[in-house]
Amino acid sequence: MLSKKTKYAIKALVVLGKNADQPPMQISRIAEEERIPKKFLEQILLDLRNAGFLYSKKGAGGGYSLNKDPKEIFLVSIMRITDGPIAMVPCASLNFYHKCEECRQETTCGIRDVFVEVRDATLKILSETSIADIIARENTLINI
Amino acid sequence: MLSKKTKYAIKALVVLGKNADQPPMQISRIAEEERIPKKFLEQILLDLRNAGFLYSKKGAGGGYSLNKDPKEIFLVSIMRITDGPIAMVPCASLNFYHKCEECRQETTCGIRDVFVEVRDATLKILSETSIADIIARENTLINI
DNA sequence: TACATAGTATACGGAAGTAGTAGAATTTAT
DNA sequence: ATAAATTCTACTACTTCCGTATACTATGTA
Repeated sequence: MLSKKTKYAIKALVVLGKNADQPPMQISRIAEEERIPKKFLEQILLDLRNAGFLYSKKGAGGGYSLNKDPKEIFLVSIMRITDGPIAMVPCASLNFYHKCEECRQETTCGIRDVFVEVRDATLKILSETSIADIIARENTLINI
Repeated sequence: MLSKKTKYAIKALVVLGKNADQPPMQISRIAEEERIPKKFLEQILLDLRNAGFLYSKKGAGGGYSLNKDPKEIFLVSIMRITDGPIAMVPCASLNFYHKCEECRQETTCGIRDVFVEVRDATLKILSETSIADIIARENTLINI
């Protein structure tokens, strides 16, 4: 399961993506529009900022805006920051690999083999879908 | 992430699948062979039994054996019993659907739309892969 | 300079979930 | 009867998640 943190992070990036041509947007406004607890959102935006996705400006008239083209922000990168691994078992993770303590022979583990496949399928989607894509999807969905 | 419970469940079913032609296998033996804490495994096997996947026999000479053809036990069913939903967001789940409290319009949510796609890709693999397949994969992997 | 605005940073706490343990009850073969 | 095995309920320790609190820092404007 995706954590709320990750879901909120994506929502915030989507809102900021729609706001791309406007001046920086305040945390409170994002929190209100997306119904995200403000103080929780603060932490999340900070993480995204420290990871280089957001630009922030302090003080009066400050706020957050995207630091990258929405086309270049992919779900997989966000999820790795906020949730960690994409794979469902640590031994099948590319970026957060961890050996299963109880496994005798990883190389011949059929379970791992299946979950590597699942990981690849998931990864394909998440690494091809950007914030811009999500915005585009929403526009399409509205017209159905 | 898959819980250890689910991973242990799959491992136990695989062992029992390999043991299919033999008399029932004791919990202690499965626990030893797969290095799973015995009392924890007890609970897991009980769940699988109550879900109809296992046959159990009490008393001397008792133990567990598969109650179905290993070809008919699919990962998706095991995971739904031990871990619950397959989807990464509750609003994209088929069997454990739950509305996101903060969402205004689910039907036009781009995030949900992407994660429905991820769910379908995952589901395709997990609902096509059986215990028999995992055993077959292991045999293939050994010969590489 | 004073002040309000807005992000930065760290720490804390409740709730829920995960992993595993304990112990007694029940069933069955010998 | 007895020993071997599963069944069942409850409990505990640990961790993570979600959200809150509080103090601090930077910036624009009057």
